[in-house]
Amino acid sequence: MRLSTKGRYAVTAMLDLAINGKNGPVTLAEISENQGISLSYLEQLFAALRGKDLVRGVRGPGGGYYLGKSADEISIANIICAVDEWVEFTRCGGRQNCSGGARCLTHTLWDDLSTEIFNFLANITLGDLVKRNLGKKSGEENPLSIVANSRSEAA
Amino acid sequence: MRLSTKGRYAVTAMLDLAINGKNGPVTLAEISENQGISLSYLEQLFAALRGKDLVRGVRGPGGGYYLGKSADEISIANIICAVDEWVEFTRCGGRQNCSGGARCLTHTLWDDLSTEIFNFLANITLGDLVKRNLGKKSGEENPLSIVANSRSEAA
DNA sequence: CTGAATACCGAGTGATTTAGTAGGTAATTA
DNA sequence: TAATTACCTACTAAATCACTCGGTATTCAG
Repeated sequence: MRLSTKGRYAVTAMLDLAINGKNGPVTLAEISENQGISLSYLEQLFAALRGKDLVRGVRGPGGGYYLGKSADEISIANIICAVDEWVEFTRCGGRQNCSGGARCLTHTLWDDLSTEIFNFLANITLGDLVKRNLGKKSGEENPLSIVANSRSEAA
Repeated sequence: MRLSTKGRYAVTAMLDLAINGKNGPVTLAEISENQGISLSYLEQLFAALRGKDLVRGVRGPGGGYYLGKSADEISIANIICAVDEWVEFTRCGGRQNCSGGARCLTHTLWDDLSTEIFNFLANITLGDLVKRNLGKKSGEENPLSIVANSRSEAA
């Protein structure tokens, strides 16, 4: 799992799409304008997102992008994995010559943690984020309850 | 928040230190050997960790590194933030000229999500990882319960 | 049919990051 | 005194980031 600025751009763009794509497709030019991301970079990101069926493009005037599925079916992990290759970290993958077992232990620990982080992000959907925040008053105190529910529901 | 391979190296090294540093300091040479990370790269990482008081170095023969505080007081977020600069993502920080409010909304959403991810990692300590897994039988099924408890306790 | 709008595609690029090498100095112990 | 270790700075090849440029394909409006 890798969470870089590239993943952020993708998540932000997808959020923009989820919010503004309710009625009709959204052009990359609009997202570029709204989010301050260069058009060509967006094209690269959306090529990856399209490959995972997270978005669907429509050409020609009046065209743009739709979400590939319901916002409730798209998790943050889906988005990040689409644009940020999943890197396998453990070196002793499979046939390991681990010195004394200590190496394998830490690798197991990291692996468990890594899985846990992934599951965490996999349980947050675009729909969660959009719904909770649109229904929130602007001065409200506790934005972090966004995820708490979807977590306990899905876990 | 940024979760790159650099952060993984740091977390893995800290796990090694937490496990092997129970009686006496651990040298970077040992960690390098155990985890397959180059010595000089470890030095760079530990310089950052030392700057945040997450580790404490002892020079001379028989020297090495100790954890800077109890493993229960060191969160994964602490480690990652020490080596992987916290990057501020929102472009319209403070004085924003957001077009139509849509931009600010997505930025707020991302910001909330980002904070949530951070809190998640801030609630997992080195001690959690080590304790739960050392007490685990090797063939056990559910490694992901590691975090569930520490989360509900700390939240 | 023509032209514009839009997605789609690939090559290239400077800046940054990654992960590492090299070559030291400072402190401590045997 | 010599070995061991942390500590420090500079450098580097490779990868990644975020972006530019110059296209092609498809579709709609006139």
